[in-house]
Amino acid sequence: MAASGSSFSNITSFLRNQQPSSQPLDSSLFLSAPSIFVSGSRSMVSFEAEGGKGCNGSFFRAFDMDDNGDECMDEYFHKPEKKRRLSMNQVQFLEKSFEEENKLEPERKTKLAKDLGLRPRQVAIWFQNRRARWKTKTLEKDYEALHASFENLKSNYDSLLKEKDNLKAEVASLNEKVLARGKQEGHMKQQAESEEETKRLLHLQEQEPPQRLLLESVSEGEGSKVSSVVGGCKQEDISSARSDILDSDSPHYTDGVNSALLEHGDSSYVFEHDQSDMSQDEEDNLSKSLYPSYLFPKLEEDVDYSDPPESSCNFGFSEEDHALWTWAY
DNA sequence: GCCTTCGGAAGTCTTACCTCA
DNA sequence: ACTGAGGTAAGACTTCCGAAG
Repeated sequence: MAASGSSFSNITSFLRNQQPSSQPLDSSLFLSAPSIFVSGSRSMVSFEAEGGKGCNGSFFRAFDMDDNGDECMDEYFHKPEKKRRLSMNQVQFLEKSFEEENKLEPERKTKLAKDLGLRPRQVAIWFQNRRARWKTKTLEKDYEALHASFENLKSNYDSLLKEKDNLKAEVASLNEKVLARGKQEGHMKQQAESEEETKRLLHLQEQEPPQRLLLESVSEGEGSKVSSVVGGCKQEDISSARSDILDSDSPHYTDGVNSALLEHGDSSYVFEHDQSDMSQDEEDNLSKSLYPSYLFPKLEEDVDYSDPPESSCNFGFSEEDHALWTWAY
């Protein structure tokens, strides 16, 4: 670009040098120049060639000199087109007009051209360029505004992220406390029930046979209670356990009791609450896990809780983190 | 529907002007 | 002080496209 301009300047300089400096160049030479050398610079050729003519060698400079501007105007309207920078006054006038309306109607164009001593084509081009540059600036401003808005949102997001981390740590701490308390209570209850059951069995052993049978028949009608005592044992296991109990000589005598108690002890690990109030989903989740559902405020469908880690209070946070990161990005 | 004219948008070229080494 | 290189602003042009007659 610059190279072509330089070479073109060299060419025009060459052309100038071919003529005596005191004599004006042949205008036909200038008119033919663009088609020969460079397209799209016709007016510049004229300007370069006639640089020494007009008012002080520059036509538009005449507009800056208000005193003799009229003389130059007359000369201007009878001369071939020239390219010069517009004067400050012309630009100010055009700017004012542009602020009023950035589109140019034909009548307005003609009037502006007449008022400013420009060709209508010049006015049209000035408005075209002005619109293009206004659009560029507007885009830059819009970008800056959006960028500032983005930075603001990013800052807010970062602070929310910190707040989330703090809340997460708080939840984890509270869950640990709840779990420890639950274990403690479950252990105490297990001990109490174990002692009570032992006392009852000892009492059964001490009864006379008729009384034992009577007690047995009574226990028969309270199968649910018995099953509640033996916890998760199957019906046949219960009967066999009963026979073990009745048969004090059986080597499984104490084992049966202990296993039943152990089963019960394990189930008592689940904190007591009315399971009938649970929804089907909660029951399903509970069937997968012996851990209390309230430790997991919301159970994810695709998460396997069947084997919770020792520190189950933190269970699911990795998933939550993943979801949050997905949300964040 | 096709053609012509006109104006705007986008991209480009070219020069004027300024700064700096 | 002069000069050339490099960057930027601005005027002008080209091409393309859509609207209107």
